[in-house]
Order: sequence, then structure tokens, then C-alpha cells
Amino acid sequence: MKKSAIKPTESELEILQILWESGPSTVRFINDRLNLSKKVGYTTTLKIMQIMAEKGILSRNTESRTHIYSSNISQDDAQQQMLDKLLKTVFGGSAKKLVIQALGNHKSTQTELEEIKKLINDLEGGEK
Amino acid sequence: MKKSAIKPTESELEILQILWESGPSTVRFINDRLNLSKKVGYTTTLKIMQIMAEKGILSRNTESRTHIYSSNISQDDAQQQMLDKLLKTVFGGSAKKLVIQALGNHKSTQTELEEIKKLINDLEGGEK
DNA sequence: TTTTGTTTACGAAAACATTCGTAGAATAAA
DNA sequence: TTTATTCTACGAATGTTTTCGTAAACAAAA
Repeated sequence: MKKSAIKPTESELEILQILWESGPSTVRFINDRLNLSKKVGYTTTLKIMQIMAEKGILSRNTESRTHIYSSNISQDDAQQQMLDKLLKTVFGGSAKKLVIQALGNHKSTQTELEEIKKLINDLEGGEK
Repeated sequence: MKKSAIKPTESELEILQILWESGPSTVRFINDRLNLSKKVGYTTTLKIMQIMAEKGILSRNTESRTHIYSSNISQDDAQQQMLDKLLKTVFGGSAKKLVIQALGNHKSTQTELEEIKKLINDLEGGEK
């Protein structure tokens, strides 16, 4: 079964980030977090989260008056699909170019680099 | 000097892709290309490209009646900025996770993998 | 209890993106 | 020259996203 495309809007993505990081949350919590980096009204955040729930992106628990929202799409699935898309639309499909760009411009620890090398060795082995 | 954020819309990105690949082009050429994968009217494409020119994303040469459009943003800059953003918003800043996902799910040639390993070795050397 | 604050629901405005019809100018074909 | 085609400009309709004001329900504080 093919998963339907994950295409959150800009605002939706900001909210998803917080939910991925912090788990199920209230509108108040999300809005406070958003306001650390930009001014946004409470009802604005509420509205967007309600729309996300309608769209099926979020679920909500309405047992208590203060609703608790959680993401229906995993960070993994979003990563997979959005990476694929970026690769196709901006990198012309070249994973190598993307990887080099990612490694070259962002500090990675020695350990991380070793892990990546190990992965590459595995991939090479598997293709023999 | 900090470069202003590159944030093309969906349609704009499709057009940029073609310009990056084929170089300066006419509206007709772009529209024909777009129509290989989806139906879109000529004046629609024209309008979007005119708007892109207004925004400064494209330049156009109007010497002849048929205008020639070219991209003002390089594929490299777009790659850099959009990758940074994806990394921050969807991968929580973990380049490792992104790289692993990219390598794991897209066929890369032996040669490419070797080149990536070489890059990693260089990075490790540089940090000593 | 009364007042104050918090939360959801709703609707509508504002901003932005997409689509296309029509008109007029320039060119090409008949 | 006349007709048909191609192109730009323009404006408007449509669709989507973002923003927020207001009202009602509820809860907490005074």
C-alpha cells in the first residue's frame, strides 16, 4: 500500500517539529514554543492545529477540556518523503551531491562520520 | 553579506529545475516541458514566470519579441539553503540521520560511495 | 458568588498562489 | 495583402494558507 504524500505547509511543519520532539501536547504548549522564535497568536495556532486534525495529520484527545494533540505521521516517514522530494527537485536525483553538501557544511562528530563510513562499507558489501 | 532566503513555491521550483538543467529558455519551451508531466496552460506558465521576474528570481532578455528567461539563483545556492532547512525542520539538525537515509534508500554507484568515503576521510583529517 | 482567566468553536479577513480568458501587438503563412 | 499563429500584458476568478476577533463554555481565583 502506497502511503499518501506528506505535504505539510510551512506552519504545519513547525508544529509537527515540536510534536515530534516533545510528544503529544496542548495548543498552549505548542504556541508558547512557537513564540520563542516568532510572534504568533494563540487562536492562530489553535486554528491550524484544528485544521491539521481535520486533514488527519493530527489526532486529538478531547477527554479533558484542554485537548491533547499528537502527530499521525512519524518523523521517519516525513523524513523519507521530503528527502526524496528534495533530492528529485533540487538535486536532480544525485544522492551523492546531497550527501556531500550535507557533510561538508554541517559539523558532524568523529563518531557520526565513522558510522556513516560503516554504512557505506555495508552497502558496498551488499552489492558485490 | 547574508543571502536572502530562497523560498520558491511549488510551481516556481518546477520552472527553476528546467532552467537549471537547460539554461535560459522561453516560456514556450518551459511550458512544453511542464506539459510532459502535467497539463498546464501557456498563460499560466507565462504568468508565473512574469511574477518570478518581478520577485527577482528570474531575469529576462526582452530584445526579441520572444523573451528569454534565466534563473538568478544558482542551483548550488538553492541546494545549500533548502538542504539546510530540511535538515533543521525535519531531521532535527542531524546530518548523520539525513545522510544515512539518503544513502540507504537511493542507489548510488560504487564510485560515488568511494568518493563519499574519501570526503569523510578528508573531514576527519581536517578536524585532527 | 462574582470576577478573571483559559479554552474551544466559528467565521471572516488578509495574504499568497494558481489558473486562465481576453485583448492587442508582432510575426508568419496563405 | 489578408489570414492565422504566437507572443506579452493584464485582470480577474479560484483556491489555499495564515491570521485573528468574538462568543460561549468552563475553570480558577477572589
